[in-house]
Amino acid sequence: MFTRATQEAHTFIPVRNYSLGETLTSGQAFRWREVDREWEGVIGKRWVRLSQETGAIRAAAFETGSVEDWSWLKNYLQSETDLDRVISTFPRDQHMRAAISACPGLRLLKQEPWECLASFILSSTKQIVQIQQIIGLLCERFGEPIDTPSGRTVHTFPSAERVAAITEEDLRCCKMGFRAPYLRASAQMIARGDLDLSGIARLDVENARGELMRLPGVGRKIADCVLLFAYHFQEAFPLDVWILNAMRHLYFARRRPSPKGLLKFTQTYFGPNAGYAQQYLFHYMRTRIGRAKK
DNA sequence: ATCCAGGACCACT
DNA sequence: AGTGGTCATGGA
Repeated sequence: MFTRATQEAHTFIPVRNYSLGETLTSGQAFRWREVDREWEGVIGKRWVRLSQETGAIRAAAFETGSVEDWSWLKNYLQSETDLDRVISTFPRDQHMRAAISACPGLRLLKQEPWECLASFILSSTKQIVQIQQIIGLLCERFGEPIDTPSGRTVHTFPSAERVAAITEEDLRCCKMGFRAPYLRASAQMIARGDLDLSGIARLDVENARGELMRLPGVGRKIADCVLLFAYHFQEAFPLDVWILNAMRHLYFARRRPSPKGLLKFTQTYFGPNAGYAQQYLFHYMRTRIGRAKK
């Protein structure tokens, strides 16, 4: 009986103006961890290690068979997106300028829809470190094990079918609290085929958002996260507490426009890549401004 | 100890 | 169409 060798494959992905660190810590993906100046994570069924070089990202993947086609990784990293062209569409006010210069090379990843959706269902009123912890527990307990070169075992993100079969009690053991029934019921709708995640890519943004919001635990904000981070609807603009405070603080100097009014403002003001601009503001506020909000 | 976190949902006006 | 309370858990 032959077992196909599991082996580590390497490549260099040429990049320009790309910061792995800013990108992987900006609150869009939650499974990356920094180990000795390298980044380790799981994409689909592959364990991956990335590191920043000048002009390239060095990548190692660990899987059965040989790896010759790296398009799955380039697609995830969006390494071929012309970031300068995206940024050129941002408004040129002082706050955007500050955010852009504070987070050079920050990118939007292109994530798998189910993992992205489930992750953000688990994100509500949680800090990013806690979201990472919850997702880590969920994967460790219910994902499929993957070998790594170091001998450490990591796990895939459990599929919708798998999550649908987990009891609410077992989900709550992953510390997700009141989000457990939301995650479970959403997984069941997807597993049953009541909602087709792959079909959402073909819809216009309003219908795509409407589809996602049929899922329990998915409102406007989480839907916009999935629209932006998994489907790349560039006009999706996740309006969370950080962005809300940023907008009020930076653009509306303590007048207090309603969230609805703010959303309308963002759609015209931030241009065709509003969601991308939002990610810069979010990361900028969260890492550089910190408590200076309000 | 008190407040708050990449919210959604329900019951109220 | 807009408010307020509630949900679970752990940082700050």
